[in-house]
Amino acid sequence: MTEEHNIPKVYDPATVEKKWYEYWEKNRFFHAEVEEGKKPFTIVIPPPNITGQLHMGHALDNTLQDILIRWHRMMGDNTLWMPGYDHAGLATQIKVEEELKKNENLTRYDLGREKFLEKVWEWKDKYGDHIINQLKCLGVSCDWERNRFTMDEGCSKAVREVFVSLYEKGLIYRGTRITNWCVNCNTALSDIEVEHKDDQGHLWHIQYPIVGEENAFLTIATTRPETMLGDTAVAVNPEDPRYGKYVGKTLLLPIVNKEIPIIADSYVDLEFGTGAVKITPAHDPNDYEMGIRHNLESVVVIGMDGMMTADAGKYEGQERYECRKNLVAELKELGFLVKIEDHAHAVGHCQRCGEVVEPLVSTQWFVKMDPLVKAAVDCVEDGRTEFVPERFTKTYTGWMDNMRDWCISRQIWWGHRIPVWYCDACGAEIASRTDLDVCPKCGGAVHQDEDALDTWFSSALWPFSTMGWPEKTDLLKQFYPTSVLVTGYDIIFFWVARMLIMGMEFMNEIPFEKVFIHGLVRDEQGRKMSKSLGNGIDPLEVIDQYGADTLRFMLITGNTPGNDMRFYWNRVEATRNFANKIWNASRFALMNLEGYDANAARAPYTLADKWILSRLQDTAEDVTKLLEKFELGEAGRLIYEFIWGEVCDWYIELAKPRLYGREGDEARATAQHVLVEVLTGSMKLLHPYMPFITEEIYQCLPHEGDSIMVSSWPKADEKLVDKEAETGMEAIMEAIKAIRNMRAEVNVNPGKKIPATILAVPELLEVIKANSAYVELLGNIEGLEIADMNSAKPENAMATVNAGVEVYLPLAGLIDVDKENARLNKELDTLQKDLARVEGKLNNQGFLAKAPDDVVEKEKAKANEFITKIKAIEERLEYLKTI
RNA sequence: GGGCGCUUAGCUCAGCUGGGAGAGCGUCUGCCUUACAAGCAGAAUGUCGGCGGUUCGAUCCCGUCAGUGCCCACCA
Repeated sequence: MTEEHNIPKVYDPATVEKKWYEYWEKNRFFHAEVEEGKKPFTIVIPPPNITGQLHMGHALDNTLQDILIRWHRMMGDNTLWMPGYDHAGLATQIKVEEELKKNENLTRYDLGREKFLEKVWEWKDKYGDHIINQLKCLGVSCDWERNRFTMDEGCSKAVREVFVSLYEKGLIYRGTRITNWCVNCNTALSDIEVEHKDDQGHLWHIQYPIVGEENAFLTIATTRPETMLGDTAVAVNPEDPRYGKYVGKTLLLPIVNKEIPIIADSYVDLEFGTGAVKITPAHDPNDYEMGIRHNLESVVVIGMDGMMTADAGKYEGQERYECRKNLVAELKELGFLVKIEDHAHAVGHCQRCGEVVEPLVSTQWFVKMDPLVKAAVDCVEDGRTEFVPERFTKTYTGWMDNMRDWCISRQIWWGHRIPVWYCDACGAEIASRTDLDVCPKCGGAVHQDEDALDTWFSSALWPFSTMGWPEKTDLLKQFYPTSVLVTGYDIIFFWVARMLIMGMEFMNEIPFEKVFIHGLVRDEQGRKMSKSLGNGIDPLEVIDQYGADTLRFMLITGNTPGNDMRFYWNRVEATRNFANKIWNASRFALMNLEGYDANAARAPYTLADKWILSRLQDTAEDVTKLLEKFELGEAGRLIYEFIWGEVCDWYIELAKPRLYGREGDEARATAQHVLVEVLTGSMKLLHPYMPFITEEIYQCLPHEGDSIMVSSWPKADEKLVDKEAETGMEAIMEAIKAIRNMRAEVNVNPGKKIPATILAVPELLEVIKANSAYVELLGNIEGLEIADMNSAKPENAMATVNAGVEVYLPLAGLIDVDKENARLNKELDTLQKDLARVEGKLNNQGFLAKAPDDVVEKEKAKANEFITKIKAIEERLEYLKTI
């Protein structure tokens, strides 16, 4: 007995996974070099944050990429998966600030810019690789030798080039306007960094006295009463019959006691509120616009820190919501408050910290989007870049259609500093590709802009900055545009759109051919996994307990592209069982491959051999087609069903007698050969999904080459496709199932051998006769009679009628007549219904005239089948009466 | 206010060019059969959300309604 017999019954992923990952890395299987003329396949990783901890979203995203990458590598493409991580400006800065506060009780301002940045780089060195090590546990085959960082020298150079270039084209400009401001993070935000949540708020109705009229008021309605301190007008719609007469008059702003004009503007909705709107140009985007249109004064009453300013009068120094409360109380006391209505409305919150965003006026840098959008939309609309699933195209184009300029400056330190210098002497503003010491115009002293760029600015360049742009590198030449971008629908706007924009602008070429969008991984109750809820499941925990293969396969199967999925532990277990099943099948193979010689003389293929080899070809073809369509889940299901439902449940069982040597050496050699072929093919198909266990098994089986991951992808071999064998085998399997079914029905001891009779139509008679051993083996039959369908039917027997095959078990003493009657009647009932439906079709002239011939033929065949079965069952029922 | 999903077996979900409803888990029955009890063999369970339409034929296409979820949006 050899050592194979000691292979554990339960698969232990831990040791296996570590071993093979090291092996792969050592052999540089992940690495891609430029090879002219070779077909490229490229993916750039969505760079995880250096603040990161691997979560389920990463696990899903990277598994999807790895499946595509491994599949293409096996197909022989020059496959590059470009990895890297993202500096994640604001997110990382916040983390480091928190740490600083905790450890040293200091703020970044205490430290100063330079010292603080040193701290962040320390953080990056310490934690940057953390997430990458976690990704490695997942088994991803990234080209780690090319690992990039958004703030490394090359990427920074690209950022600088893009900024200055856009500046020179007039597409980046500096402007003072109202933007989203987080009073907590103390920085401006872009529109998409503001999350709108429905808040249950109020509509306060406040009356403003009309100047020069006794007891005359205009009542306005507002959701933000505290901003009234900065009101500089009240607007009504010019068409509003209620208020037309007031336009041009003035109101006395309560509490502030300042006169403000009543103006007319068609923006005002007659239906909403009272139809009169207070205008606060400094604190509301619409009011800001209106302020410009009507040349209104802008009074800032809320500061950048969220506290009321000196212009808020006696409310100075109060926090904005504190002020609201106090102000409303005062208005009420003074009799200006008319009423308070409940009012649900969307309120913007900072994506990062959750604080309510304050629209405030400040000077920021913007990218002018209009001129950039067209190319990025065109390439998607004309199909050069395709979204998968297709429906996300609309999400993308819809968003691009009405986009406002992108605010790219952040009042943070960690990130790419804005490459603009201001001359202290002549006031020049210079965007420069190189750092400046003196003003190129006047030689005066310069100082650099204090702000840093939005993190997404550098991410937008990722597909080409990682390949060496702005240099014209060989890498770019071979691997750009990339083949697929894999990411969640939640960052289509943040990232995908901007990469398309920058790619089209700077490469004059799409950044990727496909955008493969996936959904979110939710918890068992369908909730988003989040830190605050504490419902997140750590992928590493799953890997530790069940192995990466299991996690990967579980995440990919049982869901549809683009849809959210739920994480279920029982699905993890089910998948673990699959891995274990594979493990045991290969254990079985190894035990029975003892003495296997690939060159030994072999007996001809048996029916089971031909069938399983044919099914392997079918499966390879189907799986490949599904992968081409990004139907990874369906492809995975097919592989699962083939391995478990066909190889394990049937082929291995049928091959046992030969493998055990009961039919001679040549027969054994053939069974061994087929088993190796089928297992090897199965492992290859499964490898992209479950890289570790498939490698382990591949290495144990007779094989060529150094690794399954660089072996060739199975391609359907026409010579092995054998539909006749499939048909014959199916009939036999049906017969066996019928026998098992009847045995179970009457509780025949599974271990007991019983006789049986099979009657078959001429087309199937030979194949069944030739393979009666299969029926005897798997039906546990002794004394099997096989005869033509027209032969006398056995008496005293249970019967099952299949298409072309009738199976009889002479179980006279065991049959419970009542139960058997019920069973047959039930079957008869469904058959009669089936027949009625089919006959309905066949009697329908429309059907006969319009349905395709093959469909009509199929229906006719069905009808015959049903009729035959019904007849047989009716005979049985007649017969039962005689017992 | 727009846009996009989802509604299929007790639960979670597949079902992709319209032609006899599936899986996993759970439940029930029988098996420690020499690869696997994390297993084997078998069973039960569905007006495929409602209503219309197109079609010879609809879980699938169209319309509509109802639930439900998400995204976008400057009506205070």
